[in-house]
Amino acid sequence: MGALFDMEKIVVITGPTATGKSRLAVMLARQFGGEIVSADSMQVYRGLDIGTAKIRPEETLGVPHHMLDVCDPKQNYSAARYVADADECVREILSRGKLPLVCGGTGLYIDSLVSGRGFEGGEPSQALRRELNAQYDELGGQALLKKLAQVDPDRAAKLHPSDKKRLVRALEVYAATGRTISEHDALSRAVPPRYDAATIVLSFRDRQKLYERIDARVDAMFKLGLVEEVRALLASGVAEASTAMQAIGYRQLASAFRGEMSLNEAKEAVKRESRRYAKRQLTWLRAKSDVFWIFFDEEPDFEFARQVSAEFLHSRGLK
RNA sequence: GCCUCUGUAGCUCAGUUGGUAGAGCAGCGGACUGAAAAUCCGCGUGUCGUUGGUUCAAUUCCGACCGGAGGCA
Repeated sequence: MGALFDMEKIVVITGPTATGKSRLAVMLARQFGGEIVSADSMQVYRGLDIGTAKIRPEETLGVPHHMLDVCDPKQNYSAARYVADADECVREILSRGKLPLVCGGTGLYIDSLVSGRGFEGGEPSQALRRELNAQYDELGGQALLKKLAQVDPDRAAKLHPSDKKRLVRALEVYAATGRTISEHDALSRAVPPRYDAATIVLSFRDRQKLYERIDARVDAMFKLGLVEEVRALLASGVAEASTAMQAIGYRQLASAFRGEMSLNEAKEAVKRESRRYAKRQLTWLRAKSDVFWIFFDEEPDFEFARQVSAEFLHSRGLK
């Protein structure tokens, strides 16, 4: 029966940065009568526009976009909030008989939304997290890993002592809920996915071409005023340690403002970090099965992409 | 033109008193369940400029040639 049959269909458009996801999404939304739900961990912040390559109003061609500018950059957004907020958007779009197209490059957000993954344990306590981070700095990763091994040997075996974030998170979940993160993971994995997602991945046949595009786009961002955008955010009181300021482009410029490098060095660093980011996205996506890859050769051929995407979506029962 | 220095990984360079070589950066592969544009793990990818010679053996020594830098009138 049918969970599969009852599951509502959505479209996911993803791929490494600078491949033209946003534009393809708009084209498909127009063709299929859809609306776009962004899946980007940095485009949720207001004021991060140039550096996140956020779509400009005139580029939306009237297609409604959701999950952009939903958070003040002084606050820290999270995957859990994304699932809650984005799912509401998806349901609302479906309820109006329209097709939700989830578009973005944040793999964790997409997977969590599609799977309907719950992040147990309530809102994480900042105090607890600070305490665990302090413990890590004081006692070292080995010591914390041993501590974790006592309650959750499975998780401990998978973590490297240097992986501070995951180590702290695993201990935090246990401390906050009394249950191990392994148990939470197993439970969430047992839940069937919430949506039937037809997933399109945009990429380039030749990685060098992608890198050239990334480099060119970073140059363009600087010409469009990225330096001023970052300066304005900092001037408005956004902390350098905030999540928004960890975004590629923003972090490097903040470092340059501190005098740690020249603006030109920062620009080169932004290019390099963007390339590495794209590479990590590809690693993430390559591990996925049941996704439809579209490879560009030289320049993105959007008409070609639209056409093969439409065929793919038809084959998945969308019209 | 002559003299000196120099040519080793994609880049900058180290090194082998003759036994086919190693750092940093770049790059490549991977992981990822409430920070994810974050965080973490792993991996040298090489006609040692070319060509002769000496030698059991040459990236290393010698010669010539080619390229680069500097000096000399």
